[in-house]
Amino acid sequence: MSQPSRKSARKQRHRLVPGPEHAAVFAALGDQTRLVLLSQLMDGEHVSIAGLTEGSGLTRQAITKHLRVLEKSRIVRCTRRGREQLYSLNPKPLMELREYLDLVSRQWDGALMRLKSLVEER
Amino acid sequence: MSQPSRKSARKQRHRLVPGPEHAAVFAALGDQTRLVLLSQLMDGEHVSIAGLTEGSGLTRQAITKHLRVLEKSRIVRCTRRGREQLYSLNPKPLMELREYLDLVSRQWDGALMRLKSLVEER
DNA sequence: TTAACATGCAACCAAAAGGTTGCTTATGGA
DNA sequence: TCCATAAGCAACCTTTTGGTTGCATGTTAA
Repeated sequence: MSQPSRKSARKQRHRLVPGPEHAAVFAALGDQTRLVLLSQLMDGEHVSIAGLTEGSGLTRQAITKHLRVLEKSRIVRCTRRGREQLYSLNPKPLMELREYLDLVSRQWDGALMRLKSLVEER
Repeated sequence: MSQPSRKSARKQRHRLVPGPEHAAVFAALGDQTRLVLLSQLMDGEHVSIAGLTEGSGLTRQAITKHLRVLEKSRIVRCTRRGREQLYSLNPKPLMELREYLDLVSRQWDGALMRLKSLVEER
């Protein structure tokens, strides 16, 4: 009864929709400098731009741009205190990303059973 | 005894080193088109380039380029069968990525306790 | 009030990314 | 054998990205 043609079946099944927001967050994390910034923020609570620039070997403006990228995908927030701009982390987006990866993994648990023959590692 | 100067303390503590490979994988996932490709591969086992191109609205060559990006960061593998090139997923890199995000989360569980006052969501 | 500090803004630049077109090569099937 | 199909390669184009320099602005602290 109404069996979909084999050709389009692949596209039909409960596909997990990635969504551009996911891509945006991934992209924001897809840069070594920004990952380092995150790791700095991770144990630094609220840090100023100048503070983040310090050991980077880059210009303050470069760091600023990177921070803006992180800010645009909500990974990072900032509040102003006096003359300085303090940045801190926002867990939400990365949490969601991890959820996405979990979904992928789950999807794979199934797929991997099916493959198995060719997988052979690496 | 030997208390490190407050200034450098932030950089000292067990910082989780991101590493360029992480950035590379994140970057590879930082594109809507490629995420869609992945989702296609997720339920399609082994799919040819032409097959992946089909509903994309892009050129075969564009898709090829994207696949090469995914291939370079090991997210995807391909084997040749006759005249077609069959692509399939490689779970490893994404697994590692999830581990990384888990690390981050754990790191945060600590950091969040410390923040708490400003967090207020969003 | 003034000098030093923390940022913001804009212009500019080189390299990388995302796509396209056109042409060649290799395979499989009728 | 010959044609249609699957893919590779190269050149080219436009936009984005990662970075810089120079100058203007707001804040502190002396």
